[in-house]
Amino acid sequence: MMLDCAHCPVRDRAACSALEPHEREALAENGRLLLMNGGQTLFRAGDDSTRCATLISGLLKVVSIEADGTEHILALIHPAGFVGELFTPFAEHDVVALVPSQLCVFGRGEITRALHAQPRLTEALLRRSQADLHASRALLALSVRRSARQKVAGLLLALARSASQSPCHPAPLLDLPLSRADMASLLGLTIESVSRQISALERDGLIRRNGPRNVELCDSAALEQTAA
Amino acid sequence: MMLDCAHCPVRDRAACSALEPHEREALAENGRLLLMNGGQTLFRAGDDSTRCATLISGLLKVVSIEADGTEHILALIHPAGFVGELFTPFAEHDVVALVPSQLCVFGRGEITRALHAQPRLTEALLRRSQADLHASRALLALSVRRSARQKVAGLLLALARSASQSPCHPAPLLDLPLSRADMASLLGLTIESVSRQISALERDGLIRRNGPRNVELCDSAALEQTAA
DNA sequence: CGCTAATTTGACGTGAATCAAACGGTGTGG
DNA sequence: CCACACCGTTTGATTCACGTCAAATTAGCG
Repeated sequence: MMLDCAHCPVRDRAACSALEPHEREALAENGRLLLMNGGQTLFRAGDDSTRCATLISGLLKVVSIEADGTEHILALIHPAGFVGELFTPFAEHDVVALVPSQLCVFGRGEITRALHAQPRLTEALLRRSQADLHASRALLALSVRRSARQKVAGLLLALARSASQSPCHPAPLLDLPLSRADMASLLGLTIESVSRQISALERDGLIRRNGPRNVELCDSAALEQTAA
Repeated sequence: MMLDCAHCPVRDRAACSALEPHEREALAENGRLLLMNGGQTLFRAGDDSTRCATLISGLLKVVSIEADGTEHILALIHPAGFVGELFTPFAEHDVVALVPSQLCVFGRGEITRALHAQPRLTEALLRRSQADLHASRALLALSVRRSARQKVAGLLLALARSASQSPCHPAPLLDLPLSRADMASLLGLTIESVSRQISALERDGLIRRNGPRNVELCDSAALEQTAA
């Protein structure tokens, strides 16, 4: 499907925003719009890496599957995020849509060509890569040596912040894009532990649930404190 | 102190290796050699980020200090690695030398100028950043939902591999560059747990110790299996 | 040789995993 | 329209690995 950069919701945050309009149009000639349903797989670990993509809307997860078959979520990719290997020949991890998502897909060759033609694009991808690195380290800090309570509170806040328009204040009402299993795999807990902590947070009045996927943050200050 | 790129041990792996010799010389004019002792701090979180550096020899840690004062090691920086913020105004984390180290230090302005003058340098830093991202995700996979035994075995193997010349085969004999406290902070364990696991690995014949910092890998195959 | 800090070892408690069962929505077929 | 099966979620009982607290041992260094 054709791309329409003019109406793209991430046109001034994604990597391609670094390009001049005519350069962006030229790149867009070679890109395609991809629509995915939640649960669909974009890349599979080990596939030869022939495509890259910018996420326009929705949410992706980067998943590592261990030798024993268990899944670990290594990262969430939010709109304006970039996925795909630029330098290694094979995909390192699975990438799966968590909710219905729109992506802007390019062939690896197109990107490589554009990188050499447009140094500003390289710099923009370097910016994104550094941001991904910070996010990965933040997840590391969230996942290691914190109690289950802290992890779940921290995740709810992070999801509420990314659901909100202003990235600082968390949205007060929130549809969780992750199943309990996904939350558990992201935080390094079991499904049962996640469920118990959510129940406990509700019992203590910090949140309220309308159905398992919808959460209301009653006391986000107390949540912040719990997550710390 | 002056730089001597011709004899630099990382001259063909560090980011500056992407430059033509005369470009590299030009950059080297503005760089300085910095010698650090183990324990010395290069950057402190919150400092305004005025410098960047390539590690020539030694080992650095990237440390996050939590609200409660506890330390988490978020990354190890090996020779040829690059540290310093390129885009954010302040340092995100502390960076500390674990062992005596040599660095090649540049002012932030120098680097920014070089990035714009030399697109190949930007691409090289993008490569490094992606490598750091993979390393961070690998640490995440190592740190989350693995037993203390698996974490310690995995760390010993990783250290043995980076001590070895060939990055695949671990060195059979190894001086640990990390204290027990550093290992614990990297793996999200306590000092006591790390110590117990090392003792257990020795009891089971997988390793042998000559002093607390020197380890011999007796059965690296079994170690691999333990780490998996 | 003695001091100090790092490491090791031991005893004990606790928080999350495990095992197991009940509950609740959702879609299907009767 | 209701009965039923299925999947995700919740709740409960029990276990166990790791954290905590405390003490002994060793290493490094003046």
